[in-house]
Amino acid sequence: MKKTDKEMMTIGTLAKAAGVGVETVRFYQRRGLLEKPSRTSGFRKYSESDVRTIKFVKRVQGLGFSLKDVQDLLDLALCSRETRPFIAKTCHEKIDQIERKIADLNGMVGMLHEFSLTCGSEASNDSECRLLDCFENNWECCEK
Amino acid sequence: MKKTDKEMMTIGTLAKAAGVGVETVRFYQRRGLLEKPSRTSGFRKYSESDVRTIKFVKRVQGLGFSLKDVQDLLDLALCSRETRPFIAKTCHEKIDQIERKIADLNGMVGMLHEFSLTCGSEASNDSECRLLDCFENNWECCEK
DNA sequence: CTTGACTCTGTACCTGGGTACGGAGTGTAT
DNA sequence: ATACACTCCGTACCCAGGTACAGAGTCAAG
Repeated sequence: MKKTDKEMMTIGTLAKAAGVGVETVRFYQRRGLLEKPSRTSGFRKYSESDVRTIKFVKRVQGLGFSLKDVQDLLDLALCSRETRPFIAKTCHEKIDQIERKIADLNGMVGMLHEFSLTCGSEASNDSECRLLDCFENNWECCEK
Repeated sequence: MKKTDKEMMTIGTLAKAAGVGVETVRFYQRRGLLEKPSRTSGFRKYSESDVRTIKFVKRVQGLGFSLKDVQDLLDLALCSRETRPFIAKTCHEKIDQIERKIADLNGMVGMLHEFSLTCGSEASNDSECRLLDCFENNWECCEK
């Protein structure tokens, strides 16, 4: 059930398609983010799905997750009857984690809005609404 | 207009209050995240506001921002009549940046939800709803 | 006025996430 | 069959963000 060779690409082609360097691909393989590719005569052979994997890694990483976190997510894809309970658990943990982050980021946006309305307007004086004097109470800034 | 000495603390006390190591405080000073403290006889003297600054740094950093980003935010606090236009600009840039991030994170949560509903249920078979086969179109997973 | 905990500066080291390099093998176009 | 681009592996290096000494000075309690 393997792909035909014409659908396979070499490491350089993969790297270009995914927008990373060749060395990064090899690095991801060492880290186990990319499974060991088949080889013809010593050269690694990749398919489209490897492009998607790398793009996924880069995107999730860009959201502030570590390669370890990304690996957890990739492992979720190994879905089978036995691993399901574990997967469901991991999945919900990740969701909670992300939702906390979103809430925090929303708080930050709110604070920045407040800040730009007060400090950013001529109505304010210099000592008013300092970013730091108010962030602790869940970003509730400038005491409304 | 300085704080009285009794309100000041030494570097170890500050570190403990902020939940970081002493070396980290000195590191933040080198990086300019913490302004140079006053000294009595060679020892750094800190106030409560330094505790807040460090907690702020740690919190924002925990949301996936670099120390450079944090510094940008801290610089916003230097609000004065001349810097206001620049500050407003930076502020709105940061807001945009964060809102894009939030949107992306929301997409991810959606995908994970979908994923746990399909793969996580008995109704699915093993090849269905692979995390990677669908994230590209703005996390629109499992083609509904 | 000594002892023990704390601080000083400077430099060296660590982890995560890559990036670059050297020297050798391969694949293909002419 | 030779040139040139590409690949192999291993190792070394890079930057960010700390963390850990070493050797000297300081403060405060007893």
